[in-house]
Amino acid sequence: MADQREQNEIDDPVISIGILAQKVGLSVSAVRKYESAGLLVAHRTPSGRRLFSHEDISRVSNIHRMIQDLGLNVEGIRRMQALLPCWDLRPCSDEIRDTCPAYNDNTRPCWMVKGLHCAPQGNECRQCVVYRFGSLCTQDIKSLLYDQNGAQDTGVAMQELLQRRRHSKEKES
DNA sequence: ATTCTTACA
DNA sequence: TGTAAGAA
Repeated sequence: MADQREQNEIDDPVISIGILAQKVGLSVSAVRKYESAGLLVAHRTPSGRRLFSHEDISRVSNIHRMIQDLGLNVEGIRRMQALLPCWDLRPCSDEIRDTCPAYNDNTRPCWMVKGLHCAPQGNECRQCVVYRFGSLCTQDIKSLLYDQNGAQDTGVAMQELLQRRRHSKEKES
């Protein structure tokens, strides 16, 4: 039917770690390592199995590329992602921001920090704009963050994120 | 059969 | 980075 949920959204977790590893060309243990290093947030089934989305395929591919082609390492990538302006992509009050352990940590991305106002359960980071934005900031964070044209070839999802950000900027002025 | 964690080379 | 054990 027309109203029936089309199989999968880009971000819902339907892929096992084995399939993901196969698609990206990595070993399963390497994927687990990315996750434990904080580069990935895996969805867990009730039984504890990891599930990934189609968006995660590009995320992991990009990580792989940064390591293989650009010479970055896992540490460097995490620190790069730790600098994403979460307070801007997902606005919070000055009060909360200034006392936020994620805002005051420049070595770990916010999704690695527990007990945040924006993630009380800690399980919703996969859906968060900050986490998803970071997944595509491979070649050039600056253009994605600050240049509207930077979103042109990075897909619909990122364009939406940038638009949302633009609108919140307009409200300020 | 596949994946989990932990440990080890 | 990869492999192995033992459980689920």
